[in-house]
Amino acid sequence: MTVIFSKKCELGLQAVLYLSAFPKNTLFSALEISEKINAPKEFVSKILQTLTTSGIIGSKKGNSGGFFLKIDPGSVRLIDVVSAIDGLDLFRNCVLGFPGCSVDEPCPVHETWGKLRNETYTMLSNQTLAELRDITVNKINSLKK
Amino acid sequence: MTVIFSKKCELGLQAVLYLSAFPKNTLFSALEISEKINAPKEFVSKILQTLTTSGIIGSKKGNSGGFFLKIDPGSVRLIDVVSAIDGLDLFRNCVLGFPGCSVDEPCPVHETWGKLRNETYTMLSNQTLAELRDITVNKINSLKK
DNA sequence: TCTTAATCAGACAAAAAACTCTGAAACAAA
DNA sequence: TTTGTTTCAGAGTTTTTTGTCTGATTAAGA
Repeated sequence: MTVIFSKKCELGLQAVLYLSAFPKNTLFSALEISEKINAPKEFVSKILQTLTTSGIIGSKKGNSGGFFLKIDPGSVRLIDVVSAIDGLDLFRNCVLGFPGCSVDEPCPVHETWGKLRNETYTMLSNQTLAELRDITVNKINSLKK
Repeated sequence: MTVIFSKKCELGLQAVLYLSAFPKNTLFSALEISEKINAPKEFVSKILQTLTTSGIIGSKKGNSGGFFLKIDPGSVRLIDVVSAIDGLDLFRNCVLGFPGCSVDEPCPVHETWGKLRNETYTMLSNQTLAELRDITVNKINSLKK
């Protein structure tokens, strides 16, 4: 089995999207977020720390502390989160794992996958959290149970 | 770091492509194949066994035995190898890991990724090993060192 | 000031994926 | 019939990823 993004990255994306559904600087504890995206609190906590280090979200310690979206939702793209957690190797390496895959020595899917890969990158780069907000809010609300 | 296919799947694809570069029923030992695709012999051996079980390649025991492409190259597609090793969950599950991702409750990239995912599936399904043969032979030869 | 609730750092544990080893069975060729 | 080379099954090991625990630090509110 395989996926595009690691578990960490999926949860990081979900967490950031969750934060983007609320007014800027609204604080949420790791516990609240973890319950909402249905993942272990400690694990989510670690991921949020990583994203704090990379500057996408901010944190506040102490009683009634938590995490918040630090950068304006109009300036954050999904690719920024992916880049912070998984890196961008996915968009560089040969999808079949061949070494030296290039225009001169292409793998059997070099051209077709290259095109799709670029479109995937574009998909994650073109829209900001602000632009995705409506659909995000809708999805977040559907997670309530 | 993430990739589309697991290491097993990448090597399985490479091995099958390697076999498809030669006339049907040509035998290669696991050692020969592993050296060509630059991977551990024992690991490649295991992967080839999996593909043998799924019927894509055949095997012959004993002295001067080895593995060979069992199905006609005109009837094998890359998706068949992917399906045999990694399965097809990649083409079913939400790329952001959200539960219940659907038209009614779409994730923020449901539509765009859905389209790209279908195109990726098509890419792996449309062409057979036979149709990819020229570019495969070229790539295989470039691996010689 | 004390209690409580939060982040955070680092070590730790468990599970999954990647990779190795051993020994048995098959079989070609000497 | 013996020797050498191979697949193959299953167990074992290593590494990576996922997930947990502990304790220190921070800070709001009673």
